[in-house]
Amino acid sequence: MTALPPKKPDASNEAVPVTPVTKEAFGEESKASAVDELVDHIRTLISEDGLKVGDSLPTEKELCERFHAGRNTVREAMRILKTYGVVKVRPKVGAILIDERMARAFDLFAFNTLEVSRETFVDIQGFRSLLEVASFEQLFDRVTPEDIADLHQVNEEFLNAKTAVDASEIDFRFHTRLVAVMGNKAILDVYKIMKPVIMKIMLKAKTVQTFSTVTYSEHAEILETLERRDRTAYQYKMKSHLDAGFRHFEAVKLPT
Amino acid sequence: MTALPPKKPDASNEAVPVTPVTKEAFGEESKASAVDELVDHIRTLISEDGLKVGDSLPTEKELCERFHAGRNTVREAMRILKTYGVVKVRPKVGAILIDERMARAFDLFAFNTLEVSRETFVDIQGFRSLLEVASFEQLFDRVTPEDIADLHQVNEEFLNAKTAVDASEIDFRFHTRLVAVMGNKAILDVYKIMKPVIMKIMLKAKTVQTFSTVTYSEHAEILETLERRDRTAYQYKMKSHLDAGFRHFEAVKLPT
DNA sequence: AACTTCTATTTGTCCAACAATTGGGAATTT
DNA sequence: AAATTCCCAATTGTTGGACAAATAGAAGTT
Repeated sequence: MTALPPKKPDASNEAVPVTPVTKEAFGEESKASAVDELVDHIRTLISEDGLKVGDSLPTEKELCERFHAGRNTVREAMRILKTYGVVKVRPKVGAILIDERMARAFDLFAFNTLEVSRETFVDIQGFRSLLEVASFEQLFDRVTPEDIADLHQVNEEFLNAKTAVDASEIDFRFHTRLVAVMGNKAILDVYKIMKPVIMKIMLKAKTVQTFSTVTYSEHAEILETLERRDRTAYQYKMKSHLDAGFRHFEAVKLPT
Repeated sequence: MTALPPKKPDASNEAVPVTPVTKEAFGEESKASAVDELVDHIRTLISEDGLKVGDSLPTEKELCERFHAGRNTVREAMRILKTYGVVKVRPKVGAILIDERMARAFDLFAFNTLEVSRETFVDIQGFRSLLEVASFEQLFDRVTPEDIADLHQVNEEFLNAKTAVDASEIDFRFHTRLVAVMGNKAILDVYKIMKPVIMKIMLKAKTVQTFSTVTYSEHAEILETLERRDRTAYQYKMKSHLDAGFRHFEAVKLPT
């Protein structure tokens, strides 16, 4: 039992995962490594035992025995979960469940080592166009005077912005508040996840002066179309607003 | 050189990282583990060498020697980078830089396999409406005969579906293929992440007979509007298609 | 030149050992 | 008895070594 031969990658004896979600979610490749399988096993374990935030996972040794895996394999699987922000490991006490996934999503793009690729940029702007332009029907259906007042208030904050980072933060808050008008939490969550990339796009394209002049007035014009209930004008203004950032990005960067 | 004592966690001899970002990003504790330090080292390496997407990293052995770390430590560090979607490792060829951070960011949500609440259902269907109905402009701009042929082929698979699970799988594939027409990887990633919830919605509302009759013909009608380039009809048909599931859901379930 | 086979390199997994950390119990003190 | 201190054992962190699996590139064959 203790000294199994290194073969037998089929751990089909115990706790077969109900759905190998990792495989599909991580890529279209078919072969799952032992580590990925183990991640699925642990997820199944969490799910089946109904473990919640604050509960503890089995120790490394127990996981080794339960799933017939080497300790390094277990460690690499736990490292994935740690990177996901799902568990927190402390020596001696073991691994306890946490939920810091949102923070980790932001960490991903604190990885300034890598420039945001051009494909990602185009995709994100296209996504934003869908969420902020093509959604005009739902937007105009639900927008209230309070929403518009809030948006004006956020926009006014541009005048107090001192750095470009401050300004881009306000810029993002403006657009987030706009998306929030739709009252769709799923959409809002996705938008929040994209924050780091959107912020990068905003920062790259603009200086603080640009923010307090061009961006400020463009936002004001967009709000005006909302107040006038002019859907056509809204689409035009918002599309131009987003495309402006796009043109600037394209002109400035990407020697590739 | 080869047999260093396990001590000396200060690898201050070579390639000191410019900024230990990992420490801040990973938690407020001060002590950085060897793995975290190694991640910083590799990031510094990427940054200083100006490596871009497509370039390769040194092999594990080289990283071991360069940073005086054990191979398992190197592997755990690489596992973090893999989980971040920053590198892709293939046996023999080594690690090459990629940028799939956006997909990984969305992956974080894949851990939610909870019960579908009514709010979630409404939000997801609203999201789908945005992605599949309001997107008609981009959709009609980009759709090709190959896309339509593919969609027909997927839809025909309904006739071979034996179980409701099979059918809902095909149903999801149809809509995924449709969303893929837009050619936006970020949108496609989000749609894939929503798969578990969407599948639940589909399964809850329909039986296998419903799939092979109503759903099949509705899909066919939608494809027809795409072929005719009739945008108005497309919007109407697709909206009805999605709303149909909504009405059924509302009538059948949710004792909450 | 194209194809097949072989080889060497690299990653994937496992094992064993030791260091570092720390929770909890034992011993001591008050 | 209660509080404190000290020690031990369990657990994670790191390292090194071994072998399996995969594969890019070289060598050989047709």
